[in-house]
Amino acid sequence: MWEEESSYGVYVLFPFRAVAKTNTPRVRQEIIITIGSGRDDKEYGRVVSSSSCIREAAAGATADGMFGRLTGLVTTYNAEVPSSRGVLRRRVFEARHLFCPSTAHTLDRNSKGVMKLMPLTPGQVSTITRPSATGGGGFGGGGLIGSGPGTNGTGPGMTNNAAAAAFVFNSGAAAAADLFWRYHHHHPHPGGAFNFPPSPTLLPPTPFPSPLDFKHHLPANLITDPRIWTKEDVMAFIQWAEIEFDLPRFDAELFQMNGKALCLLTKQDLGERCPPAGDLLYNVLQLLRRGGDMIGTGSAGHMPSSPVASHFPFSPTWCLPPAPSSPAVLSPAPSIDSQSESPRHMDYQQPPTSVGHHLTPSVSIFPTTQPIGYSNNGGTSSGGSNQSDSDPEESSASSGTLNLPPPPTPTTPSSSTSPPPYSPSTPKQSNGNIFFPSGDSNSIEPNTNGRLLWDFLQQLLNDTHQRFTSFIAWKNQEMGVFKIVDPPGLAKLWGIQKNHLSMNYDKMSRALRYYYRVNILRKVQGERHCYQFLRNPSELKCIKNISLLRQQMASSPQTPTTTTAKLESTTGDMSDEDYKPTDLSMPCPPTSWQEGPQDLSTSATSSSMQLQLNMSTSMTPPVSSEIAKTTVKLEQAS
DNA sequence: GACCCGGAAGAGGT
DNA sequence: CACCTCTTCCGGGT
Repeated sequence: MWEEESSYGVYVLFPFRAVAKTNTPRVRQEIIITIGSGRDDKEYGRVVSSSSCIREAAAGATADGMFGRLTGLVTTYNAEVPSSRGVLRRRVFEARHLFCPSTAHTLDRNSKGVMKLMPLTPGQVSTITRPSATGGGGFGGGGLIGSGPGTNGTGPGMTNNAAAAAFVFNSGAAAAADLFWRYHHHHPHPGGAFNFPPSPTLLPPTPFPSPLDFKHHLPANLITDPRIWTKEDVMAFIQWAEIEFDLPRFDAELFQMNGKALCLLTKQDLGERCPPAGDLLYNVLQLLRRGGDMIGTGSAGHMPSSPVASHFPFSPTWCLPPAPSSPAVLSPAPSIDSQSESPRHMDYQQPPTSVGHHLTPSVSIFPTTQPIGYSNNGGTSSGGSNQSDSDPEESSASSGTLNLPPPPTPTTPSSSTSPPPYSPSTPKQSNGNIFFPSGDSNSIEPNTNGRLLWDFLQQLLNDTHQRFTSFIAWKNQEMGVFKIVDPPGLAKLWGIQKNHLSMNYDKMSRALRYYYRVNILRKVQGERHCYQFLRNPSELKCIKNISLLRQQMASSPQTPTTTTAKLESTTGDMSDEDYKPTDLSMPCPPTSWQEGPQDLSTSATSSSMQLQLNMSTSMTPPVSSEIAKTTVKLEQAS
């Protein structure tokens, strides 16, 4: 006898608690995710879900990026599950997300060092989740799904030394029911065990399985680093993935590319090529790539200087799993290496598109400047200004989720279809009017790589391809006046950058306000979300630290004298006095803003981003719904 | 209610 | 351990 019962089986990789508050079973459910030992639990996410699809829940979920991270990858299927009441047919929601370390970092931070994420290996996933793979027989003994409302305990087939953990709860629970841990030890790839510690609550500080372990899963003849795969390797990988993860047949034509190109596919791109498994493939690739990085650098903790980081500065984007010990580097990682790491075998067949963007592989965006201001490039900020002026509504429509920059054609609301996450909004500039230094990593300027907020903002603002104008844009570049077009979105990005996923505009703006007193920044009076840099990046980079500035400010609090240019009408009621920064002698000689950026748009390095953009823009099948859009955003945020 | 401000405490990295 | 740069929280103002 079949019994329809809705339940959620969410495989999570860290020990959090989830409480299901059922208002009306099957209709509405509030899931509260907390992390902690029980006493000091911190709420981490909250979702209101219908039983139809947890993706909807994700769409309506909390602004907490953490939960977006979790839910964004949840998939659903029906499963037959043996239970005390017989075989139940249940709707199972499962998260098959390989969490990236940045998540772990954050969790760890917020849970006082107790919690850590552990990536779930594809092997584990396939073992746990795909009932169809075992002929619909359920979950290897049926232990994964709770056998009734409020059920706790470990089912058959579970041991506590397992590689993966699952939370399960029943939506039929009338009262709040704690989710419970279960451990799954069966693993089809003994060689690939990640040696998870016995207790999920006593994880060592660095429990992340080495991505290198992944190689044990791969076909023997497949190189571990996907970036150097040939087309044949990619095919082999795809075929392996089909079997390994019990995925539907891929359309091989969609994977006619080499490994580098494959790695450039965003999660969404992969999802379009293989709807049910894009996330999975993406995560596997990320993991493998990380493995490659570790090999290459000998350390996973230096993303900024790693070839990958510099090669994919913004691309496959923010969700590039950062190294465990370092925050994600969203910003271009200035490195000349990245240029030398031009595609080695770009037999990838995307025709060049009209987009024609080439990633300037990570130049320091900082111009060498005169102390006098912000370059000559009034025109380049038009995109951002227009955007900011025209459609603030849209830009902050999904506050709380990551609002990705618009697709190449801003007028196309097809952000829902395939928002190439960080594709350029418009193919302009690259004519030398954005002040870029020579991209020389030998610059004497310290490389802050976006670790500092002002640096981060500068990098977004000065992005060669203006991919971030939907977040932040110059209003008057000459004067250093910019507008935060999408405050929540920008805050989200900053949060990702710093591994503070609960970052919001309020907090970020507090950080900005700290810049006031050291004359790095000031508020443009009367204009919302408008600020002005009072020092050019070169100056800032020459400042060893801000406290130095503070000292200087304290000792010489004279009025600003540096900037004299007048602000244009864009800044409304600002008076001249309003944007005169303090002149503080800088430890390094000012150089000219005007010397202009090196136009790297024609660089032979052409770059990964080029590929990514091409692929993104060339593969834009319609996406089913707004939900997908939101999910994509959430996933991207992750 | 959103934005803005700045104090205070503290986290996390260097 | 000191220091720096935020992060987090907050009360208050516009």
